[in-house]
Amino acid sequence: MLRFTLRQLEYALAIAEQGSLAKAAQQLGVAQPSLSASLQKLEAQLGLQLFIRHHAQGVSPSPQGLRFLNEARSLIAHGVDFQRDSTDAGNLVEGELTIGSFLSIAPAYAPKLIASFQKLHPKAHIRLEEGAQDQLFTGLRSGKYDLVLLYKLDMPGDLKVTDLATLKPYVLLNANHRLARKRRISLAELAGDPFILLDVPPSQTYFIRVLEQHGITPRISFASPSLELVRGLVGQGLGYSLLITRPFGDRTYDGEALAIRPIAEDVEDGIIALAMLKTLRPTRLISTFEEFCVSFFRKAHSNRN
Amino acid sequence: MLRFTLRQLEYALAIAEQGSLAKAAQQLGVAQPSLSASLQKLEAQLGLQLFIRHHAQGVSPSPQGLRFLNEARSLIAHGVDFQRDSTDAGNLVEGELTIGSFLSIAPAYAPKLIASFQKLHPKAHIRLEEGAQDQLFTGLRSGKYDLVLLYKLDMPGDLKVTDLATLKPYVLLNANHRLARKRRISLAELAGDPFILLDVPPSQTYFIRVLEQHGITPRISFASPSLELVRGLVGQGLGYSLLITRPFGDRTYDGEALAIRPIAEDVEDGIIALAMLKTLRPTRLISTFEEFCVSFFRKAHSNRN
DNA sequence: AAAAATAGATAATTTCTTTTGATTGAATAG
DNA sequence: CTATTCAATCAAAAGAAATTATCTATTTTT
Repeated sequence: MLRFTLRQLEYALAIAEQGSLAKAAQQLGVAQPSLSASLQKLEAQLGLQLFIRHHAQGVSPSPQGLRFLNEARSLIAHGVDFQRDSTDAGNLVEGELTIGSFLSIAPAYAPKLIASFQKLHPKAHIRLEEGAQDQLFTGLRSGKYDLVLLYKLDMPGDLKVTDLATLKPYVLLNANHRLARKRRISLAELAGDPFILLDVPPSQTYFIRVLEQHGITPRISFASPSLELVRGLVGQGLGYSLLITRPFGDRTYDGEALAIRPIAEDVEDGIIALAMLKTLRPTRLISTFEEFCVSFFRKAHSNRN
Repeated sequence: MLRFTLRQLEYALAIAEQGSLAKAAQQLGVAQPSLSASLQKLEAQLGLQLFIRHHAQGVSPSPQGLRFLNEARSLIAHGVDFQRDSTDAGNLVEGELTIGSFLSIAPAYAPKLIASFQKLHPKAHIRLEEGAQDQLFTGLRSGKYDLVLLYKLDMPGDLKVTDLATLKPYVLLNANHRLARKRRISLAELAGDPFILLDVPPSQTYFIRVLEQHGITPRISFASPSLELVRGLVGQGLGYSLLITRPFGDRTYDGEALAIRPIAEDVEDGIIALAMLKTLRPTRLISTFEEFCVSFFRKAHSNRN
């Protein structure tokens, strides 16, 4: 436990600067006895006499005091820097921001989002991490992430959620599928087909729920957490899939052609959202990024869909 | 004026370390509500939420808090270093010590004195400055010197004086002077001779007082503040002198032979002393040096005299 | 599902520190 | 020798920090 306070040091430095308790008191806007008491206490705590008192002529630092004051000055300077950084941290759009992103959202949106934010706020540095939904939740709660970007599904109550975009799920077919030539595809017509599930929570349950809401119990032929694997399986004609994320292009990794078609029925939307802890007061940087995301997705959305 | 206290930072760091207010309170030996209050106040003052509260599961730093705590740790470390240095400064025989020495004493004693002290206390660094008596006094009062080494003459009342050595003044004659062959010389016999005065305060008045105490009003033919010049003038047979300082050897700079003889009469001693401000509490280093001087001169004195 | 345990927040009280205004005392300057 | 300067001291008041006891929201256990 430290035996002196920053205030004591500030007072001692003011006294040294002014060469007088009375003048230092004026400068600091306190009464002179405060300084007298503070100085005496500091000297007692250190066991070191810092100033020589000249009756009716102020004070001057002792040789020991001079050495002490030089170091004290450096400590106070450190404190001032620290304070500036700390208060800036809450009020400026600067510093680090760590966001967690749902796996399949990250590659589709994060690069452009981060790049354009950094262009606007060059002093902000954004770190990105990908994760499954529950990893994002625990990351938020443990202080790993400031914000997370995810699908608004099964959201716990301790998070504040901001909707960013509404996406319609689509049907993914092999280009040679019997329905591939239709502009829009009814889920009912697919009912008997084998279903290839993107098996990542919470998407997993979402896709099944969409089907069930239209009276379909899917015959799941494959389930994989990898989007590209799902596309590959569909490409090989092993079944159809439902997806939300839309990678650019209509070819699989192994070159098979895919058909991406809207769903004829009215289905539950997938919502991309930004979430943060309700209990965590956002810094200026956090709020700014949040607002930026909203407008970013508004623009992006009007171009697509 | 800084908006946080070192204590607040120490508390925050303990909370971070323990991940719990309750445990941190135990570690610090204070009650838990103290930490709760201190932390809330700190967060309010910074406008920054440092910790995320998990009900019934302690707290964890927010991303902003983590950054803050890292910097806080460095500030506290700086403070700890500073405290160690400062308290050591009063209690260890280490650090700087600035001493002022009367001009003619410095070359005769200071080198050996300082060298042997530094051998004993290698971490102590001693700075030496020479000066006339009144410069030494003002130097002490202004905090320039910790200690001064001088002749105990006309000492002001605000100094604490420690006697180091008692020196008898001696008569300095040209080797061809009519009295040069005597072992000891009576001031009465020199009464008519021209007197060459070492004109440095306070020696100046001391030598004249010694003569006047034996009923002699000296005929001052020359007065110089330079010891070597006085020796040179005596060497040229231009008069006799009284001195206390004894440079090694009996030749002047220009090679003339000198006779150094004790005074037959009983005269007022010259006293070499160490002085410091009565009002300045000595550090360990100062006291140690003071004691060292006493024993140093006791030894040196028993060899000479 | 209910009870016990955990951990932070709050409230009221007490203790400790700091600040203040007024005064005193020492020392210098005119 | 008087007036002034300036730090120290004192008593009183204000402010800050700590304490005990209690409360509330969660978790964990049963």
